Amino acid sequence: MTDIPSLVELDPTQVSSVPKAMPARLYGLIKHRVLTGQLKPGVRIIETELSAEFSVSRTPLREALNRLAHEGLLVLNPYKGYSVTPLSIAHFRELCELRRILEPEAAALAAARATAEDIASLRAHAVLTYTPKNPTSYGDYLRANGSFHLALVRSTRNRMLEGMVMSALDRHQRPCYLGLDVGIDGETSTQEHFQIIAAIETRDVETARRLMAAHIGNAEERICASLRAAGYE
Amino acid sequence: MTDIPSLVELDPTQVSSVPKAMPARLYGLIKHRVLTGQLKPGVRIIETELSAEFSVSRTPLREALNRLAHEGLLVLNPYKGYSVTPLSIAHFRELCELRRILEPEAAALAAARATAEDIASLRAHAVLTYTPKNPTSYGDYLRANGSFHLALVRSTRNRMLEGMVMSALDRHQRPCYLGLDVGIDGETSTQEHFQIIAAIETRDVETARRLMAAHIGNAEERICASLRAAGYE
DNA sequence: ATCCTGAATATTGTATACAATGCGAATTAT
DNA sequence: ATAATTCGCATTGTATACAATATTCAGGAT
Repeated sequence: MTDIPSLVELDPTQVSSVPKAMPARLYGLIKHRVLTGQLKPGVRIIETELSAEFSVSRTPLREALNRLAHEGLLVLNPYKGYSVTPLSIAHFRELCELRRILEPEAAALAAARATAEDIASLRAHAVLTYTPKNPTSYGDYLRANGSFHLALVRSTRNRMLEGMVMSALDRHQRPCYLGLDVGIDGETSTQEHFQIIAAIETRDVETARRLMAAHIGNAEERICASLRAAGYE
Repeated sequence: MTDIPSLVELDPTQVSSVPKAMPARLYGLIKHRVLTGQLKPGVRIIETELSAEFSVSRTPLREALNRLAHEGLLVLNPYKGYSVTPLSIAHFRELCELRRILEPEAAALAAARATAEDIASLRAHAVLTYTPKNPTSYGDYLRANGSFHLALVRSTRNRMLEGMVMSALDRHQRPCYLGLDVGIDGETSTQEHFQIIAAIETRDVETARRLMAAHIGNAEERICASLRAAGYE
C-alpha cells in the first residue's frame, strides 16, 4: 500500500522522519493520539478544532481523517462527522483472529526467506524491557514489540502482507494503552521472540508458524483479561 | 473497515445501490474503471478532467482518489498527482500469496462457523457460466466468482478479515481484465467451488483449507501465464 | 544538430467562502 | 408544567480562489 508511518515512527516527540506532506503529517499526529488513547473511543472529532490547533485549513486535515477512517481508526457518519472507533472486547478478539491468520504465516514465510541481515534485525528488536514504575516505559515496550513483529513481516518480502500486518499491529496497540493494567511480562515475551527467531534461523517453517500463533494467543488472553477488568465488554 | 462497495455492486450500468454520498459514488465509478482496465496501469489522472466529466468539484473527487490510493489501486506522487498503479507479474504473485494466506484460513473458519443460510448463499454463487463469444460474459464470470469468495469470507463472521479479502479480490480482478486471453474454464472453477462447499458443509476444516489454497493456486498459474503471453513482466 | 536555459503553462496543494444538514434551545400551545 | 415545534447555531459537505510546484516548449549557446 502507500507507505504509511507506523508504530516506531509515530511518537511525535521523536523528530525522526516527519513527513513533509501535510496530510501525511496530520495523519501521523492524529493516529498517535488515537492509538495512545489521548483521543478516546467514541469521541467525536470537530474538524475546526483540530485544524485550528494544527494551524492548517480543513482541506488537508480532512484528507488525513479520511485515511484514518479507511484504516478503521475513525468512523464517519454523514453530516455528523468523524468519531474515534469504539472499542469492544469482541472487536479486539476479531483483530486478534486476524493477526493469528496473518502473522503465523508471515513467520513461516520468514523461516523460508529471511536473510542473515533480516535475522540480525529480528535479534535487535526482540528484547522487551519493562520497568513497572516508569510511565514512558510502557510506551517503549509497546513500540519495541511492534518493531519486532514488523521486522519479521518485512523479511517475508511481501509488501502487501507487510501493510496488512502493520495496520493490524497499530490497532492492536490501542487496547494496550486503554486497558492500562495489562500484566506486562517483558521476560516471557522476549523469550518467545527468541524462540521464534531460532525457528526462523533453522528454517523450521512449521515451528515458526506454531510459535507465532501461540505468542499472539498469549497476548490476546492477557489483554482481554485486563480489558474486562477495565470494564470493557 | 468503512463499508465499501466491491465487485458485484461496482458495475455502474447496474443501478443497484448507488451511494448517495458523492465521494463514495465517485470512488465506485473510478474503481470500476481501474479494475476493468478502462483506466490502464501507469496512466496519470488529471483531476480537472475527471471533475469536469462527473460535474463535481475537485474536493469530493480528491477524497475518492485518496481512498483508492490507500487501497493500492492508485499511487500518489507529491505535486505530480495520482496515477493508476502499475501492474507486474511479481506484484500479482505477491497478491496471490496474500490470498493464499487469507482465504484458505477463511475457508477453515467457514467450515467451523457457517450456518445453513451461509451455505445456501455459497451454493447460490458457486456456479460460473462463461460463453466464450459473449464479451459481457467475461465480466459476469468475474463478478460471480468474486461473489462466491465474498460469500465465503462473510460466513467467517469476521468483518476485518472480510474487508481484507474484499480488497484482495478487487485487485485480483484487474489482471483478469487486462490479460484478456485467460483460458477461462467455468466448469473446473465451479466444480472446485462445490468441492469447497462440501467440505464446509461436513465441517471438514482441514479439507476446506487445502481445497481453497489449491483453488487460488490454479487461478494464479492460469492468469500469470496469460499475463506473460500479453507481454507483462 | 544538440543540449542547456528559462519563461509560460498546466496541475496539484491549500485556504476560504458558501450550501446543506443536524442539533439544541427557546417558545408556544395544551 | 410538559410536550411539541420552530428558529437559530454549529458542523459538515462542496465549490471556488489562490499558492506552490512541476512540466513543456521556445530560444539561444556550443
